[in-house]
Amino acid sequence: MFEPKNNKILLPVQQAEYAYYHGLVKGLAIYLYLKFYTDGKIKSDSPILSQLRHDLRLKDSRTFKTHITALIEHNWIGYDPFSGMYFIRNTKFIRTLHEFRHRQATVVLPQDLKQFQIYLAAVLICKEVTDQEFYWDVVKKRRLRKATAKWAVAKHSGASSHSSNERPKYFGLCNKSIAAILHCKQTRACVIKTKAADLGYLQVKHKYKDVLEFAKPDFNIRSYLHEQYPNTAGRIRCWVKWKNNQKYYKLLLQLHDEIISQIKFKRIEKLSAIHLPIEVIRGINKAALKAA
DNA sequence: GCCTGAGTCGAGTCCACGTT
DNA sequence: AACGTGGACTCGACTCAGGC
Repeated sequence: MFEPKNNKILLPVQQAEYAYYHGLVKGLAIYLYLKFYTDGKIKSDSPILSQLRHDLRLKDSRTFKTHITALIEHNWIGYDPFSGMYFIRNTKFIRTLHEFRHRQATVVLPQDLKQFQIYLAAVLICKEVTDQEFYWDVVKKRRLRKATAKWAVAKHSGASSHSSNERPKYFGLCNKSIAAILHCKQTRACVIKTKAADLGYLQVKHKYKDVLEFAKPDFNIRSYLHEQYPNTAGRIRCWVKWKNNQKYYKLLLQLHDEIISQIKFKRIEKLSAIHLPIEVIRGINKAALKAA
C-alpha cells in the first residue's frame, strides 16, 4: 500500500466547475490522486497506478485509458512515449492554460476522492452559498454600487429571492436552484444534496418565516398578500397555535433551505502573479497529444 | 460483443396546511 | 369531507458507460 505524499491539495474552484460541467469528474479524481501519491511524475507501469484503479474503482484498463487520454487532451497531464512517463501539471500551469482567474480554492483531502462527484457538487453548492454571504457581508458594506453592476451582482445572482436591502437572516438554496447549478433535475439535486449532507460536506436546515399573527381567521389575507407580494404565491402557510389557552393564527412563508457550508475555501495567488508563457504550455500539449 | 449497474429523470408520494 | 397546493423526497424505468 502506498501512502499519500501530501495530506491536502488546494483545488481552484474554477477547475472544479470546469471538470463538473465538462464530464471530467473521474478524470479530475485521477489527476488529484496522482498529485496526492506522486511527486509530479510517474511511469506508466508504476504499481501506484494499480492502486489508483483499485481505489477509484476503475477495473477495466480501457476505462482508465479513456480518462487518461481526456486528461492529456486537456493538458492536465503530459505524456512522454519514449520514457513512458506521465507528468502531472501543477495548478499554476492549468490556471494559466484555462485562464482561471478566480482566487477561490477548496481544500481536498485524499478521502474526498472516494465520493468525488458528491464532493464536487458540494463545492459548487457551498460556493454559491458563500458567494451570497460574501455579497452581503463584504460587497454591501463597501457600498460599491457601480462595481456591483459588473461582478458582485453576478455573484449575487444565485442568491435567494430576498429583495430588500436588509441582510438575509440565513443563506441557502432551494432544490430548484441546486438543480440549476448542477445542471440536473430537482430529484437528482435532492439526492446529491442529501448525500453531501450525509458525508458532512454541508448542513441543511428547513426554514419558515413568521409573517403575521392574528386572533380571528381572515380568509382575505391570502389574496391580499398574493396581490401585494406576488413572489409569495403558493408559499404562504397558516398554522393554528395556542397561547395562554387562547387560539391564534400564524401566517408563515415557506422559505428555501438553509445550507451551511462545511467545505473549506482558501484564497490562492493572483493569476497575474504566475509567469508561465502560454505558447510554451500549448506547445507542450500538442507534443503530448501526438504521442498519445 | 453482450451484460450490468450507476446515473438520470418523469411521475408519483408525502406532508402540512388551504379552500370550498 | 374532498380536493388543491407546493416543496421535499422516493420509485421505477430507461440509457449507456464501463466491466467481463
